[in-house]
Amino acid sequence: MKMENQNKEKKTVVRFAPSPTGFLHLGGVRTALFNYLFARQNKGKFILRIEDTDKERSKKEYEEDIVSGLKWLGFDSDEFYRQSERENIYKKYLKKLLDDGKAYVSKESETAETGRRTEVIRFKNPNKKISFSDMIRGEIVFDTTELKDFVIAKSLEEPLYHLAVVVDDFEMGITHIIRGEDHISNTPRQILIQEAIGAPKPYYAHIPLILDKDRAKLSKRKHGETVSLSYYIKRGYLPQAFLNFLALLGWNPGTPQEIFKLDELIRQFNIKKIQKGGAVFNEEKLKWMNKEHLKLLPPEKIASEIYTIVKTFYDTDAEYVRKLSPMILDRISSFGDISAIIEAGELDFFFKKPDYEKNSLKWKGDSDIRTTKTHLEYALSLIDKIADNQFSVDNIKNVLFGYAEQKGKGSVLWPVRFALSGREKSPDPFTIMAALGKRETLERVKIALQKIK
RNA sequence: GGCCCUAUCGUCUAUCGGCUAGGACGGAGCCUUCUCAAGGCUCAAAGCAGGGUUCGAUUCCCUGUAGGGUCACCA
Repeated sequence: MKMENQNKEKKTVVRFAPSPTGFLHLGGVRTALFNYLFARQNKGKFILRIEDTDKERSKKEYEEDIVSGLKWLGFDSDEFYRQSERENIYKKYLKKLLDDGKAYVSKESETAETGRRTEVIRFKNPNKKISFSDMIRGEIVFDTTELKDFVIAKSLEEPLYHLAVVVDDFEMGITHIIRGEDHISNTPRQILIQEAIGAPKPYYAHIPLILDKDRAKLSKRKHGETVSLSYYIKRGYLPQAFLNFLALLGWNPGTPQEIFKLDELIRQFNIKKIQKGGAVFNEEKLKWMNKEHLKLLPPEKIASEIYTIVKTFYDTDAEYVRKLSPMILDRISSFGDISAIIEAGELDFFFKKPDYEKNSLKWKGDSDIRTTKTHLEYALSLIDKIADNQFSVDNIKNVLFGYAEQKGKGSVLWPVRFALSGREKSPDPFTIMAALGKRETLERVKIALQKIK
């Protein structure tokens, strides 16, 4: 109750604060997502802050990867900052801390290691018990004594993480800190600094980690590129599906609904219902979810996406691929699968005449290929009677199905389908015929008949 | 190891103390079907253990166990 009253007065401000020392990864995406949903649902601000105080490890290409990843996801930030451009601000606070005697310049014993300073700025630890209420986990208590006088800056110009974070969160008016569970143990240090600079305590929400199959935190070291968002972008997943999947990894609406559009997530998201335990990332479910979102797309959009991929393999035109697209859609769970099925040869016969052994034409239930020949000849005559402009799946089926039922469906349809596709597994013959058109269909059946002689 | 967090089907999860423990993914089977894909139906599959509290615990408390996170002049 108290929380809600305070929120009425203060506009919600959250931030996603990645460090550009690696590509945007799954955990980061989900942290960004929860921050974004929370900001939008509270009509608040979503700030993107690049935490690049570590000059050695921060790289521009990583920052670009993060920014473009967020753009792909559709997370527009209201403000953008780079910590490397705010050193004068940290310096001001550092000086104040020094002047107030809350921090001090510490002479370090000489270590032969390179890069170690002889002087750093340490925070004077008041050695007290710190407690904070986490929106997801409830009360968490720490004794900060064990933290000792921790280092907050290498020098006045070189602040370290804890100092920069606290100063920025204060300066930017962050009301809610939503971040990964791995930051829980950082929280007491940061609260100590907050108290020292007179900053208010924001609300904290530590979200559970995304785990691998072994229930360990996803790491680049162990899993390579599969932890990067770009990997999933490359595999052809839809941003809306990816978001939906990540949102449900650790959160659920309490209803059976699983497929959400972004605006529904914004409306229904409830930070208090976030799970406490870590969740294992399961790509199988992502695939299923992507397919569900695929089916939600307008047919024209699907057709054009499929066309852009198919045309890199075959010399074809958009209109033809459009006819094929419902059939292709049935066989993929992401646009990335299209190349895979093409490479497996599953679509070849739509673009060139098939090559096969004549014996393959014979239905397994028939003993004599002359039966096959008879059926093909009759089918040919039936197909030939259909007018060019009537060559649709339904019409073809109507014309052919009676004969097939009379003579045995397998006995008739298998040879026809094989003559068209040259494959044991393929879409049904009517669909193939309608796609190929009458002329090509007739040609292929005639070729089959020539093979049999 | 210290500190902190967590604990329901293989996985994601529902359950405001009453449960024949529900749903989804994946799996199996069946239906549809010339084959494949898609689709439909059905089934298998879980409360970490031991103590409390309670008429009653998956739900609340304690202990143990297990898993995870974190212990930088990284973030």
